[in-house]
Amino acid sequence: MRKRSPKEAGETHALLREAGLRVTDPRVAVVEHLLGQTAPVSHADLCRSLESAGFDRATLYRNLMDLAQVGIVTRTDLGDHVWRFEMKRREGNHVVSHPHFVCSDCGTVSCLPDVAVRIVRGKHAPRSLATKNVAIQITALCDACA
Amino acid sequence: MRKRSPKEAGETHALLREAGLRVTDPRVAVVEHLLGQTAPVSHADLCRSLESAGFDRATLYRNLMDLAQVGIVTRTDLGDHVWRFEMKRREGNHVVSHPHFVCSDCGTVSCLPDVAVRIVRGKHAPRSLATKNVAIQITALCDACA
DNA sequence: TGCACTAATGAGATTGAGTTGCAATAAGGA
DNA sequence: TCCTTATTGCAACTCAATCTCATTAGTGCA
Ligand SMILES: [Mn+2]
Ligand SMILES: [Mn+2]
Ligand SMILES: [Zn+2]
Ligand SMILES: [Zn+2]
Repeated sequence: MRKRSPKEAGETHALLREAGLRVTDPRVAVVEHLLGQTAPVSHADLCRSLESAGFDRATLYRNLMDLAQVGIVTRTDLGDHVWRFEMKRREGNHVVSHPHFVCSDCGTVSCLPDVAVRIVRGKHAPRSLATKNVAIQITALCDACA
Repeated sequence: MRKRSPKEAGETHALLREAGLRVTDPRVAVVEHLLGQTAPVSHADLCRSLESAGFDRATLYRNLMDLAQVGIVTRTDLGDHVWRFEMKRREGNHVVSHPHFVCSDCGTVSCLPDVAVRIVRGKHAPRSLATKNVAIQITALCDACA
């Protein structure tokens, strides 16, 4: 695992405390790991990545759920029946989101931070689609499988 | 269950035979049920709907999988960790698809046949996003929960 | 700095949707 | 009508997700 700077450690500490969560070794490890990822990770992924630290899988599971509960991470199923977790990123004080992509053939998951989606609503579409609070999930063939 | 016309029965029969599947009571019931739905249904939904017919849940399960296998239905997870099945609809001889919607609060699932999605690709987006073979899944608040 | 309170942990047990094995049945072709 | 084998019904199994509970340890406060 990447060594973290004192500044980063302080930020993680503050993040957890502000959410009302205690600062424990497993919890810090989970947050720091998620911060280092560029795609959402599953509980199984996380257990594998932090294996050497010796945390219990139930502990990692509950930390993911707790972090999702307080809104620090998202918990989503990208269409392949696997729960995946990802840090919510902020710009200033509002959360920025991006579409997610899953290859319908090989199953590869990736974030699409540079893809914009314009939704053209029809008569019967939910009104909320006009807002920004919309999560987009795209399934298609990746370049390797196309 | 809705009574089916002789014509509809004949169409279901042909659909199955052309796919290389035998025409059995449970299988016909599954197809006819799916044809009558306006939103994708889960295996549990289907078992409940066809309860009075007394089919075994493994039989219904395998029929859903078989129908997905031969391309008569789709099998997708709309973001809530539930597999759902839906007839593929055709216009002429090509399949038409539509985005799907799940309310992030109440979990309601619905089809958005009248919503168009324009994907604006950035530098690192998969090339396949330029094609039509893309499944779109949207999560937001429904009108009732907003 | 020590104490009390309770959140969090670790190990194990439990749940249930999803899936499979197998013998009996029945659809479809000859 | 008979043969082949896809399909069914039922029970059993799998494994990720979830929970139980005794123990540990983070925090607020004296
Ligand atoms: Mn992402
Ligand atoms: Mn649909
Ligand atoms: Zn792929
Ligand atoms: Zn809703």
